[in-house]
Amino acid sequence: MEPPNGIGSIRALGYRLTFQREQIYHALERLGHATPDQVSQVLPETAGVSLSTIYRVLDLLEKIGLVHHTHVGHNATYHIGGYDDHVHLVCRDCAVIQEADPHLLDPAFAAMLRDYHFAADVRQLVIYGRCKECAPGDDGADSPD
Amino acid sequence: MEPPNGIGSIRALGYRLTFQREQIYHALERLGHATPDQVSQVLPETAGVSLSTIYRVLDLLEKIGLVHHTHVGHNATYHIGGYDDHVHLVCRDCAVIQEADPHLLDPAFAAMLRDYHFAADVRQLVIYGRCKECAPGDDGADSPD
DNA sequence: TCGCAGATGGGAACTGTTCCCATCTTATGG
DNA sequence: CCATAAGATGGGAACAGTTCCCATCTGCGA
Repeated sequence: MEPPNGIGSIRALGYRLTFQREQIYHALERLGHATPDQVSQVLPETAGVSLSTIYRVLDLLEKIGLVHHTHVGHNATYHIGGYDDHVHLVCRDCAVIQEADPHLLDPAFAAMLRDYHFAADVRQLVIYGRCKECAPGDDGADSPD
Repeated sequence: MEPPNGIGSIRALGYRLTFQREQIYHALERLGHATPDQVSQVLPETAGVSLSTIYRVLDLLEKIGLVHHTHVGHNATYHIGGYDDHVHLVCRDCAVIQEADPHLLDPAFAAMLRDYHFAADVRQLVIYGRCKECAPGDDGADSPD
């Protein structure tokens, strides 16, 4: 659905291709998942992209479908791609974000539509829990927070 | 697991039962789901509970398991009870929060544990989507955002 | 009733995000 | 190749939600 040039397609949509927009897009590509602040931090001095611009550009990129964002805890977290939907699994211990196949939730979402008439949107979904590395042994100890 | 007196059990845990703690707890009981700010707004003048205290008390109540919170968009949203787990269904149009049976997700969560070794925590789960009232007709029109 | 550990009020400080506007840049037409 | 105008950026002010600090106050055990 996206041309392989990613950010390049911005021109076809009537937006200008600026240095900053490229930098931000590519930074996000490298990071995978990142908050606006994290994007800011990985941009080299030479880029000199202001935070305002990062917010503005990420917003624009989302509007045109090149990126998506979800709220992880207190922060907006962006990632490339609006097409390859995935669920975010956020480890509450190490904060690492994994991506999971959204189809795992199809039955649950179907049940929600049936039982509650609620049309869930998988693209916004963030699931908190504990990843493999942070899990206690298989003795299933539970120590919430 | 909870004595029926709710906030009363705070004494047994070594915390003082203050006027403010009662007010906050009961406000949350009435509201169902509420942000600290919403709690503040429903407390009568006579209560005069400062926002600092509301944050502090909600935090305490969560620590001792009387309430739970999740992040809905940009806001921390609290609700009574750590025992009757439920999933939050947040309508992105009208912002109403429904509660759904968490067992709907058991199969999906089991699959996540199996496929990703990720132990999901249903108590933190917030699902965005569109509720019955805000849904377009059954022609399934999709207008994201 | 007294005393003190613990709780509160309220305002300062902090963080993430949005807004504003003067300045600068991209893309177009000459 | 340059001028131009619409569009984009920088940076700081403004905002909202939340945390922190400390002087003052209060619940509750002695």
